[in-house]
Amino acid sequence: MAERATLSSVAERAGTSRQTVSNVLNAPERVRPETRDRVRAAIEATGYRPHVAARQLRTRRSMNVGLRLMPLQDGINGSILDAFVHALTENAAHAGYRLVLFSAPDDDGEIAAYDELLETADLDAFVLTSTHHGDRRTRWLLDHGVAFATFGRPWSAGTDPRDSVHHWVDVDGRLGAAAATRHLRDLGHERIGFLGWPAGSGAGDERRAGWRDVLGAAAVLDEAVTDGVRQGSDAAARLLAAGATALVCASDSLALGAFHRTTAVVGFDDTPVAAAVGLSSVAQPVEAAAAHVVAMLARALGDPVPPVLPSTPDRHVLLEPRLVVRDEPVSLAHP
Amino acid sequence: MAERATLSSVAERAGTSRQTVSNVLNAPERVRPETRDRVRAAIEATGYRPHVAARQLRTRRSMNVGLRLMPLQDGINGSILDAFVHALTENAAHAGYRLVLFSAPDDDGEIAAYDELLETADLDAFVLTSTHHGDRRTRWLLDHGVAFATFGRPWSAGTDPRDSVHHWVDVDGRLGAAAATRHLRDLGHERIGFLGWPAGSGAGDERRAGWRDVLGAAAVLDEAVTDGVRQGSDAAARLLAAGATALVCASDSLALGAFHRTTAVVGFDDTPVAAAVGLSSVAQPVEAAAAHVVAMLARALGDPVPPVLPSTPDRHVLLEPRLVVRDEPVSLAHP
DNA sequence: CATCAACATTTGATCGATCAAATCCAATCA
DNA sequence: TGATTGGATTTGATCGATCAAATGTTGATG
Repeated sequence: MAERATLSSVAERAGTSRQTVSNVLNAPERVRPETRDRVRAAIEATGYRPHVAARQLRTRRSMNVGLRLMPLQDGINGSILDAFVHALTENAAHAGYRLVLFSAPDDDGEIAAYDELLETADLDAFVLTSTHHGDRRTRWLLDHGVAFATFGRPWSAGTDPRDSVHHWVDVDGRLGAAAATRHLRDLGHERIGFLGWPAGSGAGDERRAGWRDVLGAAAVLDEAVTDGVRQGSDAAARLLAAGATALVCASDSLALGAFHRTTAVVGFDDTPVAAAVGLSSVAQPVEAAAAHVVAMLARALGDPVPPVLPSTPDRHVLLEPRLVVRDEPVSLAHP
Repeated sequence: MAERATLSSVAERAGTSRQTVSNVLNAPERVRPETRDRVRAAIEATGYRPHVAARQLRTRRSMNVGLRLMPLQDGINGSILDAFVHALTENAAHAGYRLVLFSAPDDDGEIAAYDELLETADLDAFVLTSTHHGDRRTRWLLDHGVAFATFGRPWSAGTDPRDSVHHWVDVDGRLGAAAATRHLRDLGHERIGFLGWPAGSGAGDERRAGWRDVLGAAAVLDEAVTDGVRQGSDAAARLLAAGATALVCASDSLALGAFHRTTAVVGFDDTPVAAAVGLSSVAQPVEAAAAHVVAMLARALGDPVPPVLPSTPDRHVLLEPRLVVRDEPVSLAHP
C-alpha cells in the first residue's frame, strides 16, 4: 500500500515547497504557469487529496453543514422532508459541502447541539426545517453569528425584525392552492370546498388564502380538521353534503381520505401516495429549494457558488409550486 | 466572547500538563484520583470540549460514519429506509458517531466516494443499504479493510464465501409473511393468495417462501407482478376471481391496490400509508436494526459499545418482524 | 550598473490534539 | 543508605495543512 500523499511529498516530487503546492490549489494565480503545471502533474501522479482535518485545524472551516432530522412525521406528509434531504445532499456536494446529520428531541436540544457541533466539529452552517411560530433556533443562530438557512419562512407575527433578516427558502402554498382551485374550476366545478387545518399554522393558512383568492365571495365551504386520512374522509363527507362538488385539500393525507368520496380532489405536497393512487396534488419543488439553500449558504460563507446552483443574490426565495394533474385514479376506481 | 478552551488552557488552570488532561479524558485510570478531580473541575469550569479535527489529525479517526442516500424510491416503499436513517442517526450519536451523508449515482460511484471519503475525511465506517445480487461494494470494502455493516443480507448465490463474513443486519421477511398468512388463517380464511414480485429478488422470494411455509400444498394462488398500486389492484382481482378470500402482499403498494377489493389483506413494511388507511402490515423493526448496525460497527472499530445498544457479539443478525394488525379500514370504508 | 518594485517562492510558526519516550517521585528491598 | 521498581506526570515530536513574514528572482528604470 502506497504511503498517503501529502503536500510535502507532492512538493518534493515537483521540486518545490509545501506552500507552493498549497497555492496551486488555493490561489493558482499566485503561481507561475510552468510551476503550476509541474505541481499539477505531481498531484495527478501521486493522487494527492488534501486532508480535511489538517485543513480544518488551521482554517476553522470543516465544509460540513449540519441538519437536524426532525422526529418522524406520523403520516404521509413527512416524505417531502426526506426528498429535501436527498436534494440537499446532492447540492451540498456540488458546492463542496458535506451534510452531517444529528437529532434532537426539541428546539432547545437542537440549540444545544449547535453549540456542541460548532465548538467541537467546526460546522460551517446549518439548515433548518419545519420553522414555526416563536422559533428560538433562528434567534440563537443569529445571535451567535452562525451561517444558516431555513426551508420554510419565518412564521412569526413580525414582532422582531431580526426574524426576516435570515436566509430562507419556501414554497408559495398560496399560489399552489390557487392553482389547484383554478384547475378544479376549469374542470367545470362551481362549488369548490377547502379541506384544511385549523387557523394558526402558517402553511395551512397560506393554502386556505390561495383558495379564497380564486373563489372570492364564493369561498364558503371550508372545513378545518387535524391532519389525517379519517378526518379527511369525514370532513369531505360534510363538505359534499353541504353542496361541494370538488375539494382542495391542505395535505395528501386529507386528500386521500376525501379521494374515495369524489375524485375531484387536489392534495398537497405530491407525496408518493398521491402518485400511487392517482391523486392530483400540488408538488413542492424541493430540488430547487435545496439548490437555493446551498447557494445561500455558500454566499453567506464567502465560498464560490458553483454554476449549477442558482445565482440570485436574494436572501429570501419564494418558489412556485407545480400542480401535478392525474386524471386516472388508480386504486379507488371501483368497477 | 471567551477564548476557546484547549487542553493546554485547561491544564494551566488545573496546574498540570496537557497530557495529563488528555489522560483524564482518554485513560483516567492512569491519573491519580486527586489530580483527576482537579482536572475534571477545570474542564467543568472552562467548558472544555475536545476539538475533533485536532484529534482526528493525530489518531486518524473521525468518529464519522458514512451513509449513501439511495436514489429516491418511486413509490411508497422508500419510507422504511428513511425511518432507518433516523434511527441510525440517533443510535450513532449514542456511540459517539456522527452520520455523514453522500450520494452517488450507482454502486461504482459509491465506491469512488468511499475512496475519496476515506482518504480525505478519515471516515471510520460505512453503512450500506439495499444490498443486492453481485454487490461490488462489499467486496471493495472488505478488500480495503474498511469497517462496514449492511442493512440487508448479502443476497449472492453463495459463490464467494467472503460475502458472508461481513457484518449485516436484516429482517426475516419469511417469518413476517408466515405470520401474516397465519393471521389471515386465524381469521377463518382458507384460501389465502400471495401477491408478490417475480422470482429473483431476494426479499421477495423470502416473503413468498413464508407464505408457502404456512400453507404447504394449499399455497397455489400466487401472482407475481411488478410493484405498484395499479398492478396490485389488478392482480388482486385475478386472485379473488380464482377463489382467494384473503391476500398476503409483498409490499404496501401492492396491498393498497388490493385493499379496496377486500380488506382481508396484509401488506409489508408498515409504511405511513398503511397506518393511514388502516391496512394491516408487517413492520420491520428498523429501530432495532439500526441499533445492531451501530453496535456491530463499534465492535469492529474496537470502540466501547454503550449499554443502550445490543451487546450480542454476532456478525449477522436476523430480526423478527412484527405484524401490525389494524381491524378498522379507514379511507375505503364506503358507506 | 545599481536600485527598486513586483512577483514568485520558501521558511518558520501554528492550529489542538495524541504518541512515545523521558523524567519525576514515592515506596520497596538488598 | 543507595539501588530498584512501578506508577504518575511531563516533555518533545508529530499529524498535514495554512498563515504571515522573509527571502529570492525578475524586469524596469534612472
